[in-house]
Amino acid sequence: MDTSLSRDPIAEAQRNWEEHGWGDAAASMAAITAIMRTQQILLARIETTLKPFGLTFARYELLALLSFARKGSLPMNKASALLQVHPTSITNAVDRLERAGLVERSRHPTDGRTTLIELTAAGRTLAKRSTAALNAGVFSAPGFDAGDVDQLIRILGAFRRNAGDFQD
Amino acid sequence: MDTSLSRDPIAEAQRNWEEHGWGDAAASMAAITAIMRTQQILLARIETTLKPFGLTFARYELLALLSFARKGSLPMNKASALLQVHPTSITNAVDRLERAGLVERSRHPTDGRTTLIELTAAGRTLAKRSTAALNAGVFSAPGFDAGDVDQLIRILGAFRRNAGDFQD
DNA sequence: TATTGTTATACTCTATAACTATA
DNA sequence: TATAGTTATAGAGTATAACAATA
Repeated sequence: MDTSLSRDPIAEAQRNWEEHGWGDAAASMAAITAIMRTQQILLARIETTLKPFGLTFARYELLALLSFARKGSLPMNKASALLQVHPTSITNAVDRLERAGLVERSRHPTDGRTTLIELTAAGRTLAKRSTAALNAGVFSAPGFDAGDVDQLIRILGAFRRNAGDFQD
Repeated sequence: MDTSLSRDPIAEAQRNWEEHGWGDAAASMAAITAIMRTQQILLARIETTLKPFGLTFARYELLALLSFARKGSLPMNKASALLQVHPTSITNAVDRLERAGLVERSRHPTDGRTTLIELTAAGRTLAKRSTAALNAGVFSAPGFDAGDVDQLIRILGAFRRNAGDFQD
């Protein structure tokens, strides 16, 4: 399942788009397809790095989020909003993390409807170790050219703001 | 499940990374997380646009690929290589497209091992109509700032080449 | 012996709808 | 009446392993 092509299939698709009279959308199509493919490559690296820790990316993200929470705990719906995933995805992730002894649920002291999530000691340790592994194995040298990382942050930040991800 | 935050959660994560002594990896982490989120936003738009046609993005990609094939047909393994997905994913997609009457399987004339995929008339029509819908609804105005689309194509092209996606 | 494709199986994440409990 | 979370259920994509057929 690892195949290196002689030519860039996305550049070829862009040419096809132009040939078929969709020149106005061809460049965007190519950029969007490239984002899809880049995400696929990066996700595969991340999941490979996290596998020894028994974590998926979705569960790692929740663990990392909790490790930065000021109070040490976070309501479920806050986690759902910050990670931009469906509440049922949080329920699912917490179920598995709890079964693994990495997080614990507790009642909110004043609002009986909300459930708080909290890292256990084991969860805090694993968050640190897996973050170190990701930084060393993926983030510290992802393979972007010099200066491109800042460009990406700027470009995708503007896109996400336009898409309504956040104000400000 | 649509929540707009007051602040950018990725920028906040980047600050957290820096505060915890991972400054060398913080920017890349932010860029990669932004790619993940951007992909999620774009995929949701694409799937919404394709839903009326009974297509998912994976199946649309196969349909579009076939519509550009010179000979009108493509071996399964060629499709797997070009779309960079596992052979079983192609089998699965072709199964469903075939059941929907959009593609047909046939034997390769000289190599009995390989299966050719071919668009039916209905498949060719649907490929055109769904492509027009995607171009109108997603690709023609995705929400990137002027000039950023070309930057993205350049940056992600370099990344994919570095990752071994293609030579040249 | 290598390649192509299928099958069976399993595991992700995601989403909708119905429901309980609380505000 | 609205909100928070869970449950059940369904569907998607992806992957591994075993296998059949062909080269």
